[in-house]
Amino acid sequence: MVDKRRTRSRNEGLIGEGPVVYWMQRDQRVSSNWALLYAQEQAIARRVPLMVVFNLVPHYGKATLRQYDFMLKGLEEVETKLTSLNIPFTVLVGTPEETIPAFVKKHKVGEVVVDFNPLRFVDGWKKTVGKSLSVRLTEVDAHNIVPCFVASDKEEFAAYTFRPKIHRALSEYLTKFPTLKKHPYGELGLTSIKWSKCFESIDVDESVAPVAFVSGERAAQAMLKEFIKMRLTRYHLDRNDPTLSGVSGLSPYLHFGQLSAQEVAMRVRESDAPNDAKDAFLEELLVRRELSDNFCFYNNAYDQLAGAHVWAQTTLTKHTKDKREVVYTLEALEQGETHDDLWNAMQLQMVKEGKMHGWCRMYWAKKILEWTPDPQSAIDHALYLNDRYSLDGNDPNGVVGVMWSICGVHDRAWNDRPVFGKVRYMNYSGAKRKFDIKAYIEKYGSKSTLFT
DNA sequence: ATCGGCTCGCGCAA
DNA sequence: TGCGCGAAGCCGAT
Repeated sequence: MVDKRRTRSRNEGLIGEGPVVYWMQRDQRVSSNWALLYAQEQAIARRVPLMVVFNLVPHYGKATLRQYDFMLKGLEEVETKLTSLNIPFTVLVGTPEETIPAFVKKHKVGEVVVDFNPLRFVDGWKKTVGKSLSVRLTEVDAHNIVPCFVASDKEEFAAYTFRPKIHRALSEYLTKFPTLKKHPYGELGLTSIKWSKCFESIDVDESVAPVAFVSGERAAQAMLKEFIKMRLTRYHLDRNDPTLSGVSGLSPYLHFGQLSAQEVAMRVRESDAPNDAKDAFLEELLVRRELSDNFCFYNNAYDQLAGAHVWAQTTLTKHTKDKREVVYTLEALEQGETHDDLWNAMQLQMVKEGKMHGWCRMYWAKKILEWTPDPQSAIDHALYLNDRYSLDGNDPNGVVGVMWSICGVHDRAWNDRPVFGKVRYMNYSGAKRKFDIKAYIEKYGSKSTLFT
């Protein structure tokens, strides 16, 4: 049985007699998916068919062809897996406000199940769709281990206020996933998805090319296996050195929901890596990751200076008039054309590979604050670049990373200094102390393979 | 190389 | 009401 506390109703609709539909959004996987499992459980209890739909919007946040390509390739695998389980899968092209109610009407659907995402434009779809449906819209948090709306009932001040809540709830939610069954009711329609038509329907910037990073549930499982075998043992020692391969590499898979965070947590816990390594990784996977959803869920101004702690807003506003030593345009930043060779290398790595090392994300964003006319422009620029080029862009994790770096979200005050005020400062010599920046710049600092 | 101070406010203990 | 402590740091003193 799926724990009812993972679910909440998003409208006043009533459960009807017809099929159950899972409106897949953020959790684009067949295995270990509480929303899909819940939908099947409801369908079997009512002896009705189960269907899965994905609504493909022509543009999503600031995503480019790079992210769409990764996503659609993952969804092809979803189609194959669902088909073998007698669960029809459909991609609806258009806006969900129109497509979902029409689909529900056409198929006389009795209940719509949807996964959870705190980003405001996604939540807006659910509000509108929920209102126009006469049947129930049930939301299941399939992304977080402890459901976001259960973990805390307010915006958390920092990781230390959130951590005990997560750890206390963990044993109740870290439960084994039931197996998705071959669905016993209904028959598959014969129309398979025309994926080339899906690609044609999107309207995004195609100049940001797809990257050589294999998409899908199978690739995600392989990466998880490799991480646990090769890198987890030294995770606590190597993760903050961008010249080493110390990080998990799971972020794109977690972002698109091709991998379940809960499954990752359980596999890491049962591995025989040292406890220090496991603790360091689980801190990031459980506490920081889920804290990002908490921030975006409870803070309406999650991408604005107004969303920061009051002390941070005060100090940054006070320092907005400070003279910047150098100011770069968004274009100069995007091209990696600053005076800072380390920063340029980080930017170019993201442009080329679609990813940026965790430690670099902080340094990178803080420099944008230093080099832009005001904090809100810095937030906008950092999110623009991250959401365009990173495979895991357009995600609460990226939002909080930028907000932590630029306006001290979940952080505390430090020494007062120009431009930054009391927001934690980072600089080039700090990076030098920490890792071999020369090796890093040699590896990523060249523009030779760019824009060819 | 190592250490303390910087600075804010939450949340628990008393 | 007091007090400990926090996501990755910096800087100057020793």
